[in-house]
Amino acid sequence: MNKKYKNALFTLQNAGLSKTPQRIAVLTSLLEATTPLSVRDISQTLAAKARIDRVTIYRILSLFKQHGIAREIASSGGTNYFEMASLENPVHPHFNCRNCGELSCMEPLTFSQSRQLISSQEDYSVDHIEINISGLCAVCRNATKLQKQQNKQV
Amino acid sequence: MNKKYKNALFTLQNAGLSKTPQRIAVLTSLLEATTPLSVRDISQTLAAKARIDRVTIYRILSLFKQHGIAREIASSGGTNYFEMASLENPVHPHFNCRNCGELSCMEPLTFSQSRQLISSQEDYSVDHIEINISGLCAVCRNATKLQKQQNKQV
DNA sequence: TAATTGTTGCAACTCTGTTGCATTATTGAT
DNA sequence: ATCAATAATGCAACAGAGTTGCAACAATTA
Ligand SMILES: [Mn+2]
Ligand SMILES: [Mn+2]
Ligand SMILES: [Zn+2]
Ligand SMILES: [Zn+2]
Repeated sequence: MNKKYKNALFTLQNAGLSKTPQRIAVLTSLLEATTPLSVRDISQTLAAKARIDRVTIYRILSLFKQHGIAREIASSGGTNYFEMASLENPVHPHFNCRNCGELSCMEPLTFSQSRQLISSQEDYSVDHIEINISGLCAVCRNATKLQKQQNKQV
Repeated sequence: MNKKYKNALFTLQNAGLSKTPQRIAVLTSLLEATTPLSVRDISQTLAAKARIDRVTIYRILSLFKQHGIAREIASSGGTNYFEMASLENPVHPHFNCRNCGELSCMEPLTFSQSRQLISSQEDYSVDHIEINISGLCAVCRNATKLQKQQNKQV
């Protein structure tokens, strides 16, 4: 509890972000979570302690993403989830249950390893595996390069 | 053109689905597409020929998914995309440009292979790689099993 | 033809996520 | 500690994706 709180304070300090109660609360939620959280999850978790507007949560998570503190996970349900991003918690696959909707973290294996692992466990039933890579496509990458060059010339 | 239309007819026939103009139109769109399409994409594409309600498109795509004809791809933008699913077009990674939003298909490689391929091409800039696996978690799998057993006993 | 069944279109709705703006809190200097 | 400058929050209103109920319509079958 208190340890997570201190961790939250340190993380904000380290990123040069102001330590508002809202940011500390959201960060503490992410640190305490065992699965990725949706904005709704965070909102409900924090509702007991303080009433933080969901817009604020969105803005805080967006900020955390920009600073590499948190990472966003898309789900086909339309809701996005967030989890802590760090060297100790590298990018990894997630398992999304079609029935209860739970999103859980998996070991950071490769695609084929994950598939093998999952099929070897009788308990799971895999419908679909998806790899999504995001970044800049060739066109946009070049456009950005050109812009930078032009800015230098001006 | 006509070839895609015939392919659409055959696919519906093969799945035992009635060949309505709306289903043929949506299926033809998917067959002609070079990238996964959103409901909005399909709606706009078909707007010239016929006015199909977006609810109908949702229902048709949901049906296609159930019959393994189409596959859904989640994107962090909140919009989901659809593409043909078949043995010739197996599950594969997708690249989502953060700038122009385009979603393009990648070769069906493993996670690590995709990462290597992408980093070896100067043009691309990768922000984030994500693997999402969906299906039934251990709890729901067991619950389903129990239900089936109980149904047999009744 | 008439009854049955399945499909579509429309309206209304829920939910996620975003934006503009006024209010309030944090920070850093005095 | 006080104050001004700046940053963050809350509120309201909004846009867009996706869903549901229901009536109208189309296809099938008797
Ligand atoms: Mn995770
Ligand atoms: Mn694809
Ligand atoms: Zn489950
Ligand atoms: Zn692009």
